Amino acid sequence: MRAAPTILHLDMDAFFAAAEQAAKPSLRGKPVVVGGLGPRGVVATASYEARRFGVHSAMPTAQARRLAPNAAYLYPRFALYKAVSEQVMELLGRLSPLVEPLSLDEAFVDLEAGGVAWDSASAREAGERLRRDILGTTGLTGSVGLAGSKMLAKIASEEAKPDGLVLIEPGTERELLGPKSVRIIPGVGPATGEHLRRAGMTTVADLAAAGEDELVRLLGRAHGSSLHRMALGYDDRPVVAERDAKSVSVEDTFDVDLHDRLRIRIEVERLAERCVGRLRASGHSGRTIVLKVRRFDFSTLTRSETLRGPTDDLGVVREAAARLLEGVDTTGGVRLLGVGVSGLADYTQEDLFAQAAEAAAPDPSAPAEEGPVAAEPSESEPPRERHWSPGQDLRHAVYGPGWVQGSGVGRVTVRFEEPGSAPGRVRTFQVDDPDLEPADPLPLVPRS
DNA sequence: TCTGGGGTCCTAGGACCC
DNA sequence: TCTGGGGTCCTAGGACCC
Repeated sequence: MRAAPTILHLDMDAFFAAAEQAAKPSLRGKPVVVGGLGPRGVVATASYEARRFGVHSAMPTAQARRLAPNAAYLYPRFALYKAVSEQVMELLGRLSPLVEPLSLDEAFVDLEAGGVAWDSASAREAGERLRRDILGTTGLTGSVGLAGSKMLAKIASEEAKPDGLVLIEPGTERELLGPKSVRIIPGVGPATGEHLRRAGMTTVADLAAAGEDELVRLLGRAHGSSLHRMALGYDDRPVVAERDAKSVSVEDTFDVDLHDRLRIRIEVERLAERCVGRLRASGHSGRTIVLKVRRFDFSTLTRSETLRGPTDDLGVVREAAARLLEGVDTTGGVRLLGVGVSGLADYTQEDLFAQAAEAAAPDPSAPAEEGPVAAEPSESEPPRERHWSPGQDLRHAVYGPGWVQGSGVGRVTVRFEEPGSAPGRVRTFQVDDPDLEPADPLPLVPRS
């Protein structure tokens, strides 16, 4: 807990939805929901206009559609969000070498380490300047929290939302936090909140009064003692710039439960391929292979296997995942499958252990070549109709850049507009119109 | 129309070793 | 033969975050 509020937490406002509104002038001021649009999709981000209808993150999209039937429903475009995120992180990097990203839209910055702030006035000045720079560079708003610790800075940015700045003066934290709900403390979720409520603790002051032993007895060693410290406003965690990845994983929820064992095996193979692709792209190899299965009733299980050494070999990962699947009962149906690799090595090595493991595995290549792949029906499907998803960028040979507003029955509806333009008009085409081409996202703010 | 996808950290029990 | 702790690794599950 430092004496000056020089830890900054930045949180972009309704990030995905705001980026879509910036990219699509006709959506500004309108309810926008970004997330999964399939039968089992959930909301990733709702714009503030959509939140007024009760829509929020993690809500099933079907429920959101009931609450806000007239909102725009868009698939996430991670390439766009990543590009904007890089612009924002670059601005943070100008403030300090100590920047700790938590996600695409959130980060801690140690202003003192950057020499840009040393007291409340200079910290507030740096925070306000940052907000102006972010708006100027990306066209989006972000909220800033400033405090003497990470936890308080995060709480402050939450209080600042949307489009604001809150500074917690060191010394005032206990009176500020005391009356608030335990749920404002990061790390206290629904389960812990309920646990504490049943023990008669609902406010932060209750936690502080409870004493460490009581909280440890209730919640376990690590959680209990860290919660006690947090409740007293005690948080010495440093801002850490580089953190090594610990695992890589991919998973799919299927629109309809899978029952066919063969199909399930094929999907696990595909997931293993995607997982290894990501693993290799990140320059890692790993020792532990994890298979995740969510059944029809939402019960979830994982099975894992640790190799003698790290691998980034597709065959090794695929075979391990297949072996793990053999031990799982899938009767009744499967709604989600996932494959992950953990125990990452910080470098990729030509590794003899994994090759030995592969050689030792029973008939390593056979299952991949046989039945499953050959019998996979999608390989023999007729060429598929071109697919346009809501929100997707495209370009028309005559009308220029636009985005997919909707599609169905062989047609696609396109709105022709771009970040700098006035709201555009809508035209409808055949989905296979040769004048239409998928396009990359345009920058939200024109480069000068 | 019930409940995504990508992560992190913690706990607890058993195996195994000293 | 009986009875020990402590440490590490592995596996499985759960809470939480964005």
